[in-house]
Amino acid sequence: MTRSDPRAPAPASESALRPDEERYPAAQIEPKWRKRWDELGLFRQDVSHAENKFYCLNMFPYPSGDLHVGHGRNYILGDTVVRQAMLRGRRVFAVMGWDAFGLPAENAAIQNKTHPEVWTLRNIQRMRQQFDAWGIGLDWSREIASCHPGYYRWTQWLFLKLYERGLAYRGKAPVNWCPSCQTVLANEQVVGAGECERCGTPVIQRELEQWFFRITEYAQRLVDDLALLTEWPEKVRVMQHNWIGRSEGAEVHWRVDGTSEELVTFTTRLDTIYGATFVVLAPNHPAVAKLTAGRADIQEFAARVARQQSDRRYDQEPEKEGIATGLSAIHPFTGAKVPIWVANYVVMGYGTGAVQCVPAHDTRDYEFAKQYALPIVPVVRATASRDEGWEMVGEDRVFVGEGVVFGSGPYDGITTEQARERMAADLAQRGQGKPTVTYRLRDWLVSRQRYWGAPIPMMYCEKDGIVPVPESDLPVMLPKDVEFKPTGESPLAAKADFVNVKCPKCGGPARRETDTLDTFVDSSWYYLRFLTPRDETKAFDSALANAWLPVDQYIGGVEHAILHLLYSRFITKVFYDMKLVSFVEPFRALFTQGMITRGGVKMSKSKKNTVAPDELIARYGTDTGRVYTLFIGPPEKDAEWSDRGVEGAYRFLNRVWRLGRSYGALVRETASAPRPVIESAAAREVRHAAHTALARVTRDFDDFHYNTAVAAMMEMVNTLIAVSQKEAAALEPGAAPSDVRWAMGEALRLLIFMLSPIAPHVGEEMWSLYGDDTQAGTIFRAPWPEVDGSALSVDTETLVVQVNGKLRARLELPTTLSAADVEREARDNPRIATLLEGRKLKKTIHVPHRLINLVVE
RNA sequence: GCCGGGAUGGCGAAAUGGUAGACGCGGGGGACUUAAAAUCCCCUGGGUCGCAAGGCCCGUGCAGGUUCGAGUCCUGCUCCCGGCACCA
Repeated sequence: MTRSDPRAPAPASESALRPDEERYPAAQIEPKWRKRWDELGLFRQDVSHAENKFYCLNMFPYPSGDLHVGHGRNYILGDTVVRQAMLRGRRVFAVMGWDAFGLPAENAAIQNKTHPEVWTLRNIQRMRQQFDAWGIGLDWSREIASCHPGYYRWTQWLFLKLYERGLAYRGKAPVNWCPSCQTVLANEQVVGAGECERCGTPVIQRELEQWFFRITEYAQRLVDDLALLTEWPEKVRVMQHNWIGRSEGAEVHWRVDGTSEELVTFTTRLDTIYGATFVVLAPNHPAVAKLTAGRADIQEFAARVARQQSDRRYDQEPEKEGIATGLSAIHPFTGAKVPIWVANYVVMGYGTGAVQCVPAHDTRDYEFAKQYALPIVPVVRATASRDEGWEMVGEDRVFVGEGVVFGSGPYDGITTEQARERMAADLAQRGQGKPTVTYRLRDWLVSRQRYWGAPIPMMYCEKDGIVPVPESDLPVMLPKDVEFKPTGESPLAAKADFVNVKCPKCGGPARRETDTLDTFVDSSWYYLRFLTPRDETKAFDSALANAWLPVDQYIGGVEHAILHLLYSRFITKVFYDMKLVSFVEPFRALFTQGMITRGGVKMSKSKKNTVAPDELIARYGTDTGRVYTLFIGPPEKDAEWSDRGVEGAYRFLNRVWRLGRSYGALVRETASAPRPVIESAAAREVRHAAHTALARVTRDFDDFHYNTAVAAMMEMVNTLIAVSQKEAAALEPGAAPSDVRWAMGEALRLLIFMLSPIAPHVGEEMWSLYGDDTQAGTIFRAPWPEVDGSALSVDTETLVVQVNGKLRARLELPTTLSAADVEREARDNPRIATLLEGRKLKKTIHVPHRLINLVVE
């Protein structure tokens, strides 16, 4: 007999084969069930009822074309979560959309001379098929694409709303510019050592006028509300916290000696100000130009260093360099004159760009002071009880910790913490400073000089200046016939009929904004759109949103830990302030899954290390791929792809399949018969295996531990197969009813349930063939089975007997024995008895079902 | 440098403070077969004693500690991964 080919339809003679020669015929059954789910509308959700709702969302993908198994892992995980929730009676909402604007489409368009839209829509179609091939259950009637005018109209609306609220503004600022993508980037899109997130090209700085969203206004709330996100990974919360970078400190005003100018410094260590021996300005601080107008050497130095700062690769810190301005600042407490310097180690982008320098208590200032022979004045000493906070600068120790202040006039003797408070209060009283909070977070730069994005709905009128497009005129349609070569200016700028418009205010000539929106604006609100995806009257429905959101489970890659998640949180808070939603956070629980690697690196098209799902599915079936990707390891961790591992998953499914072929009929037999008295050891073993597995799987599903859930099922299947071989006669068709038959039927029924979220096609097929109530036409409408606690217990237990924690003996005892009996048995054991002889027993520790430990002197 | 997360067999990994290595991969042996494939069974951390049944010792990155008992808790390190970084 040749091996059966799972791709070929099974010949009629197949059933005549010995069960152990059969394989799970994936190609024959899997498409059938996908069609069935579609017919039943299994994943269609009527959103008018939201009780017991479960909104599960995978981050919507960029339609880049082919999906590989690495992508598959994300969606398989999400689908398993959804199906398991469905089995447990939740009203699931599972949807999919496309983050369809963006650079790759444009780059592909330039390369292949295809319009970005054509390229994008073709990819979407292809990916939709792939989702289907993986058996991902989705309500496709709610599909959205951010490049569709029906969607981006509302992205533009969002922009107008932010503009109305003063949260969108046009400003000139040094911005990150990618010379390869020919566009500006948000701070969040600059990664690694100052490289473009997309293409890896080193980013340079340019001074440009651009649109920004005032996310900094929400910095405090974005920090505070992290505390609400208890079901987010700690890692992501910390990353967001660091990114926002809140630091508490004080603003200090310094008069510049001999001028009417004032400098404002920011410090977190106001307590050390009596040790401030100089002040440093960032090279591009506005005061530098103003105060040193006549000094070409300083101007040149500042210009050179500013350029270095902006072009710098972040991999190493440059040597400290500075130049004295010859000017002095008046110390706000002592009235002393301290020199003002310009140096390369202070940046304009944080705080005020001006810093008080206390070389005795700051390593950077210390290094600089040493180099330029500036005075070092200590004003804080460590306390006797706590001598920590020393750091090394070369050979020298610098005290940067907390302690007690001295040499600080009226503040001598108080702690650094007290000093910070009192000094700030005193400064505020004199109008020379105040306590402030500074954030690392910058405003969100949303302009992009590229074609394939949502046009920014703004105009520039000669008379009225910046004028928003009236809401009723939305969408500002993206013209289709455009040259989209990157020139550093939006391709839209070259289209006269797009650019030249009438001012809605005065009717005079106006120019349209030609930049498009960052695609992260598109994705900052999409989770709200799925509820009313075709609504032409509003972006989303508040009542429905309040009923269905926040998203109960959000799933995606950790690479979005900052960008997308921060922006979405921000936009949700804006909607909250607009009273459009009643919640402040969009995603209640977040799960960040790991990547699949091959050869140790992330699977990606560019690295040519992908595994195509089509081939895998053709050879082993979708469910094999699903079982494998969930069994590969904990889903939050990266995992290395292994073709051998796939074989293992396939073997497991085949074992399940053959069990069904051999004993599936017992499921119905069991269902129609009351549970007999379970007497035989074999029946007890089967029930114990089945209910233990059910208990573990139920628990593991709740914690995303799909790898151990599969392991639990494998163990159960191993037991069933072992018992089936020992009890072959009793299990044969037509044999007399018995407790083993009943137990096997029950076990298989439970197995079908446990397996279904992970291998839904196998589950459905087995349920339809053997299930005890297949009326609804799908197992996913049947209720999840209950664990029978009595089946979990065993008759005897192997107790480990220890003396003083050392393993000494094993005892096989009935579980019905009382603790006292167990202890007597342990002490009566010959080996233990000899150990106890002549020693005094101090106490006995009895851990039920595990061990007994006798503690002796 | 700061913050977070890790480190367990040949490999991916399991272990509410209670028999470390479940489950899977790989490896070895056996059954079935003319043979192979498939399937099924047994063994598989290291060392050591024993003809054998079966023992014993060591073992979760390193050094300590708490505990009757530590992969798990505590203290101090080492290394790896991720994030941020002259952030004042």
